[in-house]
Amino acid sequence: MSQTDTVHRILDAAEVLFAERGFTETSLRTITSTAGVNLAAVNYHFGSKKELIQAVFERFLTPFTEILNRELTRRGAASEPLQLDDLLQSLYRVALAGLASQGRDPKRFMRLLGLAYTQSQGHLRRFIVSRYGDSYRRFAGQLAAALPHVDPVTFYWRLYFMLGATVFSLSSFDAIEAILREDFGAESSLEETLARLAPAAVAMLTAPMPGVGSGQVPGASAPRGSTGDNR
Amino acid sequence: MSQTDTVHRILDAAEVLFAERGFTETSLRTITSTAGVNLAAVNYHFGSKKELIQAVFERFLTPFTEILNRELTRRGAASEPLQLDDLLQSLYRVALAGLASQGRDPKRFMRLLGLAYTQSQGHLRRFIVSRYGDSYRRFAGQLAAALPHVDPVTFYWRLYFMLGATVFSLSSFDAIEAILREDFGAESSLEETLARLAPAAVAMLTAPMPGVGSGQVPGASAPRGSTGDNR
DNA sequence: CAACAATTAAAACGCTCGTTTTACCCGGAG
DNA sequence: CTCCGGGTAAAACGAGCGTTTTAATTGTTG
Repeated sequence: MSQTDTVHRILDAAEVLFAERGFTETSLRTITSTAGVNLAAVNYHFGSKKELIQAVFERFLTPFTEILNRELTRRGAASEPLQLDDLLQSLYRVALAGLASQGRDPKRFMRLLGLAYTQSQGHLRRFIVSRYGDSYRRFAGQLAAALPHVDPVTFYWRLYFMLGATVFSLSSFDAIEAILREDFGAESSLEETLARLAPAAVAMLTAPMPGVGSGQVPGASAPRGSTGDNR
Repeated sequence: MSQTDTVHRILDAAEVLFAERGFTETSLRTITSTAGVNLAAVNYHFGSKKELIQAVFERFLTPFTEILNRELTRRGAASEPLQLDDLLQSLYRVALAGLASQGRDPKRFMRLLGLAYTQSQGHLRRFIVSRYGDSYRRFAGQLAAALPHVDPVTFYWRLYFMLGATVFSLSSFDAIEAILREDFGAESSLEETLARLAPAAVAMLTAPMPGVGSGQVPGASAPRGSTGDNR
């Protein structure tokens, strides 16, 4: 009861339905009837559908970036020997487990993130960039600092490759998992998949440089105290 | 004029608009007015909006898979020493250049492919799988054969990582390129990006295995007569 | 030229959408 | 008790959607 209840019910229903069908394909009527509240409640509490979409993302992204920032700070202070593989995997795990511990499904989060990229909702992109752009840049900067021998342009392209691999595969996790289970009878947990994804991402970030003869300096791509030699 | 003209004008307009805004966000009225044809022409020539969407993809995917199949056959017959990096990059280049030579913008194609994955158009997914599933499986099989030491489940996850990196980054090519140009003043062509993407994908496919101690056998990931030693 | 089928044009239909309006409920302050 | 304001409920609004129907216009063929 009370205000909070209606707001939460709407957010919960919207989160699930958006992740399943996308934004434009999910009507406010479907959301409110799923949530068991009146149609007008969305406009009353959130103002508009756009603002509801943003609220759904805010509920995911705010704790996510907080956890991420905390972890980055912790690692920065410890100044441990850079182990890119371990760094990435623990980031994945900490951030997603943090979400899960607050009752937010990490797979659904990734699915929504994938939608945010591809469903050209201009307002959503602007909202996310303005609100969480700093966290993103901090993460990217820290990663770049761990790869000093990769030139900036190559690094950023690889960062996008990595984001693509992550968002794409995790946002379709259930579908991919179902296929693999049918074909090989092997079940994959999200944790397992992250354990596969992290070394793959590292390998991509530290791959030998493209272009004519200018391969990177041998040994430079594997940071001292190296993670995996991606031979 | 004549039938073909109207059909082509509709396809051209739909292709551009779908790539820009997505499927549900693009109305038939926008398409037909952009194409300069009557609204009813879509239903007359294509039957429905769904079938128009499929027709747009067919015009891309049929030549694309034909070129891909031809290239796979050629390489299979030549039985050259497996050079994964070279294989992938030439596949990328041949397939996309082949499209370009037929007047179909490769970037737009990638953008549409990205949309097909994320905009849950059930009919479209079914259409693509039933029509082009064989080509996809052939490509995946050939790639898997080149990586005998990677267990099947890991291979397929990495294949999805690779597809994610490819589709995601190429479908947002213009946006990413604009950012990098602003930040570093460096222009990136599609060709250049493919030259960056191929080695990154290979590094991901051949990365050391996850899990406890069971890294792959050293040297095994780099096929004999190897491409670049991705040290 | 006449007749016919294919195509285009214009208008309307029925439906769903996001949003707004209006009325109603109900708990706490004066 | 009265009043009042935050919240809910129900209904309606106007716009846009995909599709269909009905007419007009072509172009081709006998």
